[in-house]
Amino acid sequence: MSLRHAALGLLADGPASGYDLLKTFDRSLAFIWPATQSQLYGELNRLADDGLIEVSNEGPRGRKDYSITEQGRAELERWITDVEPDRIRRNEALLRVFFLGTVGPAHAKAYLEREATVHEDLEALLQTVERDTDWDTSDFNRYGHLVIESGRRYAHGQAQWAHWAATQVDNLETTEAPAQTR
Amino acid sequence: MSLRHAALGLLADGPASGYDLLKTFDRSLAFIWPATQSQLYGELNRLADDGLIEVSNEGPRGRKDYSITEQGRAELERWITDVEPDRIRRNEALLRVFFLGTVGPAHAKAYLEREATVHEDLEALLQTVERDTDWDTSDFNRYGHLVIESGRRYAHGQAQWAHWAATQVDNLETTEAPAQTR
DNA sequence: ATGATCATGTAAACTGTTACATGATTGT
DNA sequence: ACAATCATGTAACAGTTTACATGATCAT
Repeated sequence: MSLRHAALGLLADGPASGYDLLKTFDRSLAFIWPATQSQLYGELNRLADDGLIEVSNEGPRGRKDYSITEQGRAELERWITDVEPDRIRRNEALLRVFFLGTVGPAHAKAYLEREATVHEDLEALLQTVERDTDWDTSDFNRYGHLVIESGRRYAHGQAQWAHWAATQVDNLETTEAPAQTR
Repeated sequence: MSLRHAALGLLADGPASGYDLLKTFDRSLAFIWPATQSQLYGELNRLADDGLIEVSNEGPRGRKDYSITEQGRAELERWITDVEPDRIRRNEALLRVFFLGTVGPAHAKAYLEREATVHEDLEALLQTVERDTDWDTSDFNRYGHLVIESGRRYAHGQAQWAHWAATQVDNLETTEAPAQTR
């Protein structure tokens, strides 16, 4: 139920409509917690039903600005300080690495070098974002900057790892056990 | 649909039952692609229906050993070499960092130091696994070793980041804009 | 007037989690 | 005999994605 708290967290920084939040999601939370329009609108209605946010303004085209309530603020704080984060991490790109033995050394190396490139590109992108953003405009942005830095380091580390892993492939394949038992 | 290919990939290394695969999941893929018993048994039946695996042996207690078929091997290779991996990464612990401005500097620092500890513990665990495992027994293990190394580096990097981020909190909070507009 | 953008919603399909259910076999 | 483990399956629920649907308002 993290989307719920993500929306709550964004509204803690100031009132916004679903449409606004969606853009914020795409700009800032997208790499950490993507959300679709469909999902977000549904969650906002549920949050409002539960009294954690409320419609503070209605605008043209059916626009609804939501504000966080006291109850919502309390719930957000509780979530951050008292609830142990879910540590589940799914990574499809790494999952494939387990199975690189089935495609042969050339494909395996190509796969790993591609991973290196992808992460180098990501690092470059995050560096640009880091440089071109004014981080000192809100708590959300100030702390968001820390998250971007985490991502940058991650991308850098993965790229380095992938290059290294590619050099290991020949080792792995020549060390291969004499007869495959299957 | 990665669970499907994860199961296929494990069976590429040799025949196994759902029960066996579940143990392998828990031991090796758990941190990258966790699966529940319920999910796995269902997927195996679907894979068999689609001809990507087949029941190669039936044992006591209704045990069914599955083997990968030629068609299954082809699909696995196609997936690894031709299908661009899904890059979606969800990370609840990092999501919370965006919202640390709402809980005050003391809680924020405590949160980040706890993240550091969690990742140091993870690094230590992976180091132990790395040391105590005989990696040279199958392609799956050899390439799995590369994944463990990736995880170890990740854990190390995240721990370092978290310590650094904790030192930044006071900076962020003192730089705070004069009057919060809300 | 009309195309772009703003703005929200619903339905179906799919994926993943939790809980329940059942029973066979093995080791002590 | 009985506890532990082996072994598979189903059902209900929660979360996510994709596609469809609708219409208002704004700028040119």
